[in-house]
Amino acid sequence: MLDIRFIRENSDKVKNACKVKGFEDRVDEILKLDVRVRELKTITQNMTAEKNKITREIPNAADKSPLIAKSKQISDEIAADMAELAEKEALLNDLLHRVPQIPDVKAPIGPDDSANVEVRRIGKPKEFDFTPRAQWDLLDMNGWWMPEKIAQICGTRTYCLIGEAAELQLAIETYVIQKLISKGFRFIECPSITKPQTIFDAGHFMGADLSVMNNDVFMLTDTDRCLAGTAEIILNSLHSGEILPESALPIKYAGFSPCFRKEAGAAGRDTRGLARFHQFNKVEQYVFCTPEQSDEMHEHLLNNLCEVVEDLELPYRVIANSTGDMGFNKVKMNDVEAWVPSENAYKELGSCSSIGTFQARRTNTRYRENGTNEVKFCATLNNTGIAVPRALVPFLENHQNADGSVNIPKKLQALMGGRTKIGGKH
RNA sequence: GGAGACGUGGCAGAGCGGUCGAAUGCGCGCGACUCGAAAUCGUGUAUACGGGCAACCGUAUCAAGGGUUCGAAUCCCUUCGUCUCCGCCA
Repeated sequence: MLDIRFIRENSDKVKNACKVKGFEDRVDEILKLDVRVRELKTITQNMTAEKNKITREIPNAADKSPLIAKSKQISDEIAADMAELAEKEALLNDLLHRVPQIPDVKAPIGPDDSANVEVRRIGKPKEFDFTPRAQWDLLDMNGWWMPEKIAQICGTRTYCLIGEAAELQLAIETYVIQKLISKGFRFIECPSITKPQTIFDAGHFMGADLSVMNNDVFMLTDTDRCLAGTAEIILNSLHSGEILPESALPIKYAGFSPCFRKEAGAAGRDTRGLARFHQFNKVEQYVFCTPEQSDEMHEHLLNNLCEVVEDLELPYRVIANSTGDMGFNKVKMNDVEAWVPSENAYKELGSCSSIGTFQARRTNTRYRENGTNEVKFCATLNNTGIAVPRALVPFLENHQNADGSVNIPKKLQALMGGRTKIGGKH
């Protein structure tokens, strides 16, 4: 959420953010409510002050009863104002949770992903001297999965990897985790079961009513818990309510967890192969820093993902996502997409996002500034480290040989027991 | 799942209906002493919101929410969390 004072003083900027991000503009409503809420606060606080004064006189008063009566009278007088205040504050709070984050001035403006801009392209799509197979054919011919069987056992949008492919998935995860550790990230394995409020605090959903998440989040029946869609959600709340010393920033986490998504809005999409499941593993980069450090951290996180993709020897490109595509809570966002030969297209591998102080306001995560001792909200950022099995799609296809075997990039070979390729007829 | 104990400031720990935003100790900041440091002494040390140009004033917060009361850290209820024992179990 944004600071109400910021909204008061920059209503034009906020209105514009609603417009370019495609969210309903309720700023005027907010400003009107804000005025009334402050009026009511002033009135009720002054009355309460008077009441408190009388109350303090009671113990030493010779005749207590008139003071008690007066105190009761004041309570009755402010009751209506207090009720209105509570109601208006709840309303204001809900509306404030519907105001989107202000996008970066440099973000491409547009209604959806059609307005995204390619920032850079690294590597060239590989030329094959045979017709490259699609990921699912490679998985089939190597016996690396059993899609029909698993769908029967566990339902659609679940998967299993078998044999060398399963080893490969684990190796990639380990590789990325080790890489991030070497770059100063603290490795943390996150729970997948969490409370709805925790998910809400990550700021992907609007308003104060948690039920808006029901379409996207797996709720656990007869409990107050749900399944987290990403480690980001847990990491975001890791310092909630704390005031960190500025000297501790930036704090960098490499979170690993299984991720759970309903994918209700993606019915019929990506049903074949390894692209989209209800459950997948992800290594997540997450940073708490000062707002001043945020842009530098954004580049850092983005470069880490690019490095991973380069280590995996995949052709890729970096996208600047448009205002309409970046979502509710983001300042800026860069997708990293890898080349998928069978689709003749670049497909998303991960997403680097600057959130500004938006999440930190929801979790009340702050820091004390050096020198001034001022307490300020932290900025947060997140980026994918690697998401498997999705990353295996370009991996398998780009590294395939004519016999169906798959080459292992140099940097990964040690974690694959020194093998240079897997599968095929060998 | 059963039984019990408990949640107070950065930490430790008093308080158990008014004088408590909260003793005391530790930590930390500043100052004095010192060539410097340690020790010692003095002094300061939460956050949010509202009002004010400001100094400052007010309101709220002792896990969270609700209740009793003129008045709640203190009494009652609910929820969340922590610890101990038993049971069960990767």
